[in-house]
Amino acid sequence: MQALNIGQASDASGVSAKMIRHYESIGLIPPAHRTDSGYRLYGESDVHMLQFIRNARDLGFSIPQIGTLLELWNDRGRPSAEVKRLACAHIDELDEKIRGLQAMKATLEQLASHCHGDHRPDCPILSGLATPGMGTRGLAEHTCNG
Amino acid sequence: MQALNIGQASDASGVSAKMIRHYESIGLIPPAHRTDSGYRLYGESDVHMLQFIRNARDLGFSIPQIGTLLELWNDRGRPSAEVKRLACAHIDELDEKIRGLQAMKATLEQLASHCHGDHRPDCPILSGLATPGMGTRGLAEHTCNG
DNA sequence: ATTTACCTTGACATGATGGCAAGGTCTAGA
DNA sequence: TCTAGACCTTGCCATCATGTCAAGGTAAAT
Repeated sequence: MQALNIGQASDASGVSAKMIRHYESIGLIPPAHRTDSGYRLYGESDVHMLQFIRNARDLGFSIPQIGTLLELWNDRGRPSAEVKRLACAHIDELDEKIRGLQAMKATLEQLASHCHGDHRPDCPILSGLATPGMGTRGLAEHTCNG
Repeated sequence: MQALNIGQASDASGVSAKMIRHYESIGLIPPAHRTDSGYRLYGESDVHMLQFIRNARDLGFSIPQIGTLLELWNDRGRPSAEVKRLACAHIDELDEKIRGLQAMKATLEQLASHCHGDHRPDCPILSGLATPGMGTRGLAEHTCNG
């Protein structure tokens, strides 16, 4: 029951077979054991590690960051502060991305709020896009959805 | 004064020379006129178009979307509603990305909030990452920054 | 004439992932 | 035992927007 091939490990972990091979090739995970015929074999702890990776990816960690997390995970004596620092740094990264997207959205909403959006060709959105430097400005209510 | 080479057009528009060539190669912009020796030449309206593209990129529009916007921009008779629809659809896309990132952030904050973050090795963040399915859940106050 | 700054094309890299192709393997059924 | 189908292997190409680097041609200033 505990020797899975790559497809089964993929199903069990939620990481595609393709990506499992990829992670192995870039050294994120150690080379899998093989059958005589070359098939990769995975045990319980391997699947556990793949789930870990899957979760970290879902939370937006990059591969290098996950590499560090895996090291920490495998290092039973590490101080938890180190992990927390990494997590908090990532939270800050996420926050920065969020703010960037929110700024984009706000600018676009401002443009949209000035566009009557009917059959007439006059359109402040296009005019705004044609205005030099209109990519990092603006704030207003919009008129798309509630 | 109105025939710029690619470097000048780049400076004037804020689009790198590399990307100007790229946009030409993928057909986003028409092929530039050339000097006898093969240098690309750009006029005022070309620079204007490049600025338009630059703004749209800054607002997170994809190249195909920008292609559509350029068509609309060049179509003096189009109804503004069409532009507005595109813009609003993009706002929705941005919103979805924002929500995704916020969900990641919330989960991570929850994990971090349970981690004492000191010298001890016990760490709920790593335990959480090792938990199957912990990539799309969670909500709590965090302990990183105010 | 030489230097310097710019242009040309083309190839390769990123990061994470998908797809395809050609070939080997395992398993179940006839 | 043979075979079909599902699965595995490796390896290459594609995405998306952008950067870098290289080899070579050109323009302008010294």
